[in-house]
Amino acid sequence: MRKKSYHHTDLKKALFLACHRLLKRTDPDKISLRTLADEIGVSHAAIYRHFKDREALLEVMATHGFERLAKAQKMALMREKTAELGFLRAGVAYILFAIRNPFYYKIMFLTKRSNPSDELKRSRLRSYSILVNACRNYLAEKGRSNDPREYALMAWSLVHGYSNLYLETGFPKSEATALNRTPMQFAEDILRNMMF
Amino acid sequence: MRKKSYHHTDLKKALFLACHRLLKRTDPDKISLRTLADEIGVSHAAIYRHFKDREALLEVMATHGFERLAKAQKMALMREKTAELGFLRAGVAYILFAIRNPFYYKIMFLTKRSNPSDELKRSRLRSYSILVNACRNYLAEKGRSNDPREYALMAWSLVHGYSNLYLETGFPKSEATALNRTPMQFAEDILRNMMF
DNA sequence: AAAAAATGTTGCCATTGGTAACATAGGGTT
DNA sequence: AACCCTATGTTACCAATGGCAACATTTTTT
Repeated sequence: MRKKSYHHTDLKKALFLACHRLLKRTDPDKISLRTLADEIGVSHAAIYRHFKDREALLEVMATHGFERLAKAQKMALMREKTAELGFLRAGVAYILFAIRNPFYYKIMFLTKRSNPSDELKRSRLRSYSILVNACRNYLAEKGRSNDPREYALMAWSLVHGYSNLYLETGFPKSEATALNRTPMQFAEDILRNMMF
Repeated sequence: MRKKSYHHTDLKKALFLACHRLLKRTDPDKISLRTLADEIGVSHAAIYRHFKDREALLEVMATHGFERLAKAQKMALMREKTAELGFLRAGVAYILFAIRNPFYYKIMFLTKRSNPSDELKRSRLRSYSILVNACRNYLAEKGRSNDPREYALMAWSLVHGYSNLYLETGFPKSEATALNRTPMQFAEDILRNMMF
């Protein structure tokens, strides 16, 4: 249509989408507001009408990342009959999300470490709650009396660590192939090993 | 003395030390070659006589970080009599190192993800070997037949994930206090929970 | 002592995040 | 319809940064 009107209809959303697209193949550190603006065909300063600064934009993306992750985990949980299997599949889904969306994943855990926005904190907490709940159900199903919050943090540490090691060092990948397994099979084995 | 000679005696080491000092309180992303050069009282371009670029300097720091970590783990291992306790203490030492040296830790796992130098790869591998060995001993002591490499990667994932979650989200801290424990006690509980 | 290599310095450039001043469009209010 | 006000974009600029090139000064080799 080539509106070419002075005012973009919904620049905020356009920025979000452009950033979303870029995050599929670009490290967040390498995404500049300038290239982002160019991508849309708008001046770089226009961005500041919609986001306070670079961090604010990245935070929105991080929040969206947590929502996507939560959705993936919910799907995995619901697909299975038993709490045990659901818990396992959710863990696998977590790692899968990280591996498939490395730059999203990076942005989710590396932005605004010092003072994150309330929105981001909420989305993080929602994601965590899903996990704690899954743990509670799993532990109940097994008749265990472990504290679900402690168990949840253990499970989260495990999958988060595996994901990070995979993205940062590549060890999980090389070790898995050395043991004739795919990284995801390997991850599943490790998760099973942790479970009762 | 104020030599004030044109040539610094050992600028490379001075840069290393200055960076080391800065890493105690500064995020690596925020360390600029300029401020680093100022700190020493040398022009910013001089750095390039000793390091190819910024990344090269950070890689050296990362390598040193892995050496320090490896040393801490070795100490923890040796201090204990049984392989089981040694393994546990080494895990705790890992987390302690991460929490006490957040910026070093960050630099160790976030530099040159794509193509790290051989030196860095070696130091990473050395650190990993210590862990695999500790696992082997622990598993032997327990009479278990688990693959030590798989077990090592599980343990590493756990402590790495806990460390990262601590530094990135603060959840381990808040959950620990919610359960009336210190983050390190909490970490130990989780580690014990994972072990046989 | 002369040549060569090593190491520092100054000056420059492109990129980037960010701000300010100005321009234009769109939505009420009259 | 004419008006103003505000939201939204634009251009022009700034300071900081990583990096390079050309030049300066030592130190080492021959």
